[in-house]
Amino acid sequence: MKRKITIRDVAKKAGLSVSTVSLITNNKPNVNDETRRKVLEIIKQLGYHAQRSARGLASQSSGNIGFILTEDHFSQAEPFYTKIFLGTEFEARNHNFYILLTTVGWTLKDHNQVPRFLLEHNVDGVIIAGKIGASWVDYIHEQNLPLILIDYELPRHRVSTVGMDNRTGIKLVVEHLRRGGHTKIGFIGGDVHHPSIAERFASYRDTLSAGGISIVNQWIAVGEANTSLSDGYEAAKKIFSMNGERPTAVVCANDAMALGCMKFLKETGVAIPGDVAIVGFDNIEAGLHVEPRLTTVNVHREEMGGIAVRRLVEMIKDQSAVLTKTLTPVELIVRDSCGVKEDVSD
Amino acid sequence: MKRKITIRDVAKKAGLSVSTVSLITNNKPNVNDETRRKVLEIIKQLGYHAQRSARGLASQSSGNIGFILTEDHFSQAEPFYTKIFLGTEFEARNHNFYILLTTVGWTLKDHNQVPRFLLEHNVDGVIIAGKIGASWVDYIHEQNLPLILIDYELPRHRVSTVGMDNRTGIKLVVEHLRRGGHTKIGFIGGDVHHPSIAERFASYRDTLSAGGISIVNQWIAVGEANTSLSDGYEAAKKIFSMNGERPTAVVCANDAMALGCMKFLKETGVAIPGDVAIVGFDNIEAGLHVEPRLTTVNVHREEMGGIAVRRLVEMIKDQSAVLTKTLTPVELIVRDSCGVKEDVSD
DNA sequence: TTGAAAGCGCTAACAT
DNA sequence: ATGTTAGCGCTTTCAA
Repeated sequence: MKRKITIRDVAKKAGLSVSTVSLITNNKPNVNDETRRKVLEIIKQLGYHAQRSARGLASQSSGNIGFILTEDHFSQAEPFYTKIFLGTEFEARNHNFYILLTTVGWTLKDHNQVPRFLLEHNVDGVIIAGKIGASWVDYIHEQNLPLILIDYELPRHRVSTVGMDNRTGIKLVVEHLRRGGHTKIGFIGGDVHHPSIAERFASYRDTLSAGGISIVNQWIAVGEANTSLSDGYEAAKKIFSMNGERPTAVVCANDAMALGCMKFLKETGVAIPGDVAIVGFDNIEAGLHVEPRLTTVNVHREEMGGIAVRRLVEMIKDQSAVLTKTLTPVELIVRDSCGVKEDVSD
Repeated sequence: MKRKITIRDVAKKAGLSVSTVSLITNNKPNVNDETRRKVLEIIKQLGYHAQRSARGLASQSSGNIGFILTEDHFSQAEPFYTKIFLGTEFEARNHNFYILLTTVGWTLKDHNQVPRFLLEHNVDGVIIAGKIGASWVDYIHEQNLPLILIDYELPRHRVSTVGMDNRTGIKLVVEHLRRGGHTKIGFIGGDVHHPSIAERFASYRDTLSAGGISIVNQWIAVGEANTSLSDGYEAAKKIFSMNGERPTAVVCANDAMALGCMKFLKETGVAIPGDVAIVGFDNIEAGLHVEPRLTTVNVHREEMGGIAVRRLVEMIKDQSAVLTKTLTPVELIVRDSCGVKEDVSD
């Protein structure tokens, strides 16, 4: 087994000191162009690559980014957060970082639940995706580590976030239904304490108002504990078991609940979209396989992860970087469950 | 910002040398029990944790495991390999390893496609999931790195693998159909060069033969380039566009192709399972949402990842560990697409 | 623009 | 059972 190539091998072969070679491998200035060229050539010849742990020890940096997910997000069947993770992984490569993923409990109770990569100083910054207890954000701030939140924010915390344009998404949905002639539009929201859900709900109300459509409280189901398929099912049951007039369309705050809503309506013999139009949000895979195929709002999950990494790397390289909130765009995907074709003219 | 706690802080406070502390943090023998207890106590008090990069440099080990996926597996909608990855992540924590994930092209062409974690000696072992070019396996062997393959194997290579019990899975499927009265059973295989698919195909033939059911070549579609939904669609078209007798059941080598097959049959007005029973393999999420719900074979993806990590850690700690091939069990999941209820008696 | 040298925090021989 | 010490391979002053 042949010995590993070190910086000293390169220096020796180039007839230079290791410090000059180090300057070059780190793209630092103040090196003669010709020297740089020559050393780069030798590095290539020798197949030299600086060893991560040596570099880490000397520079007190790990070259890693920590990615934290709560356990329930982690084990979800629908790969929403997985896609975000893959986005971070991909972008991290462009910046020569590795992603270390771990899951944690909802809230930081005692200190031996702290991810090992934090204890061992093995990350230079952290990304957290999804709703999580504020104690985690506090802890990471205490460690003086750069932090980005994806698809979540905390009101009283100064922290950079990457989210999606929830308001525009719902606006597109409601306006599309309205163009299709709908004026009786309900809403299934689930956990409105989640900032994204809250925004979607607010946008639903705003867009109805702006369009002169009245908001009927009986057609609104919010406040379920969660935002899963079964929550959507229960919400639909609530709305459609009422006496009196029924909505002709229901906007759901995400696809999972939309699927649950459809399940209930199918079971009770309500035709979709004939009797009731359904629209979701998130564009999950399952929406493509259901009958009728679900109209929804597409979210760029990978891109959200990618942007989070770019922001985080900026913060790592320049600790004075300012707080940012980035919104990724969304777009309406018209399929069959809303009964309104894209080309309806107004 | 308070200084980081180092092993010297612990040693000083304990009135001992750093080497004794090191012995203790590494769970080495030859330390007085009382000393150990005392130092552990101090470590806890101080909140000390050995820094990964320092440890790595001194011991020439990274504490990381590399996870390699081909680009096409990585970007698949269905999170088959993602689930495997999550399984490795989870198990890695139990052994104090981190997982570094990366994707590569199908085959190793030139050396600047080599994952950075290999170049920088930043992993102690490698897991590869799914079909991949043999050049990658060769390269990793050259680096003298422990390696495990998941859901793949290479005939002429000495390498440990973790797979699933494909033969038993198909056997269960075929026997179940037979108990339901089926004797005209087709097969859609796709890329039979993949070892798992090849095993499933072989088991289909073997089980038919063993049950005295004749194998009809017109009902078998194998050799498509891939194993995706559209391959299943094309395969179904091939089988059901023939003149002559048709099968009353089709065994598909995976769920994706089963879904494609169902799509074709639905479009051509064939009732499932009334006219033709369909069974898949893998138990992907989408099989639950299709109408009728897909009967399939469940595969423990997370467990496969977990086992791979355990094997790999054994190899890392004991380079003389023997070659192993581990099969994870599978089970038949009877749903609606096969028209045969679980309790059919024979 | 380059070199010399002092660590970074830990492990592992070797000595005691 | 514990201590001494020499690195691991790199970055980073500081000096030349």
